Amino acid sequence: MSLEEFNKINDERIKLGEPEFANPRNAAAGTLRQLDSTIVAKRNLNAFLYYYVNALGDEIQNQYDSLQRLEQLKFKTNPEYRYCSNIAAVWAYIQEYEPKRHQLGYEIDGIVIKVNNLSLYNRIGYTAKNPKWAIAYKFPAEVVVTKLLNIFPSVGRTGRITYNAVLEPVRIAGTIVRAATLHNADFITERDIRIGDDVQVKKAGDIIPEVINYVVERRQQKAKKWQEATHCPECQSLLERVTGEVDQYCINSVCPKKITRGLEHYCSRNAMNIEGVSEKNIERLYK
DNA sequence: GCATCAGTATTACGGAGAAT
DNA sequence: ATTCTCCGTAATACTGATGC
Repeated sequence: MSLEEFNKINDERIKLGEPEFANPRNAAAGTLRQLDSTIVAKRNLNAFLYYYVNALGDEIQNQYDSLQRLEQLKFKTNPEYRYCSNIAAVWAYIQEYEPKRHQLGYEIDGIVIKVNNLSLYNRIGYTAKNPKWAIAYKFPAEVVVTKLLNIFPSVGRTGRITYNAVLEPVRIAGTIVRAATLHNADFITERDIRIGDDVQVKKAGDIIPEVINYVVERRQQKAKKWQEATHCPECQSLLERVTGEVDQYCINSVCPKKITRGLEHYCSRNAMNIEGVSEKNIERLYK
């Protein structure tokens, strides 16, 4: 969704008294979830094509030529692509491109670098999630300072304890962030993060809010050292931590939170509603 | 035998539309 | 008006495989 389109839609939504969209990314994601295609059509979504599936079958040997072929076929491609003969050229391109980022008319978070020679793709291969012949360079994320209001532990279905940060709400990269993960007790104590601190926060990959560290110059004298939880926040049973391991666990097998989290997991894994879980399976999960 | 890589599980977030 | 659910995506921990 271009910034022009995004602003146009929001102007209209203001006129109609509707809440504004927060950012183009989520507005586009929401548009794709619309069941009414006439609304989707009005939103003017757009796309560049980057990958020509049948390139080798069409006797195209490399990525650069496949983009040119897509253009011949009248598909929209990104006019900014460039061939780089080595990594130094790639780096120079990134340096040159970054200042132009805000003149593009649409938001980007980085640049994709691809191997040009298509016949190498199979040899280079894939991990479970990603091709190994392409990688994204991500621009540094926006860092914002806000106040850490509280730290509280939560317990998941396995009993693992995760610590969460409650933050003074702050706008980062187009969303209001109120909370962020602090992972585990070691993460917090290693950085000596304390409640009441001003902390640096960013969104990893422009999505996941993350506390980076506290701001040393703004530490208050009265700020007390943070203490890790000793008992489960749900059932108050004593937490266990295996020597040499990082995570604390609630080992109470009938901890209510563990059971409900377990049910949630079971349901989402099997794409069912809570109501659809049979009594037998609930018993099994309970055990 | 150690270091690194890869894969999986878990947990996490906010915004969006849909459902209640 | 509120709650539910989906979506995309990252960090961390741990385990097993692979490479040197």
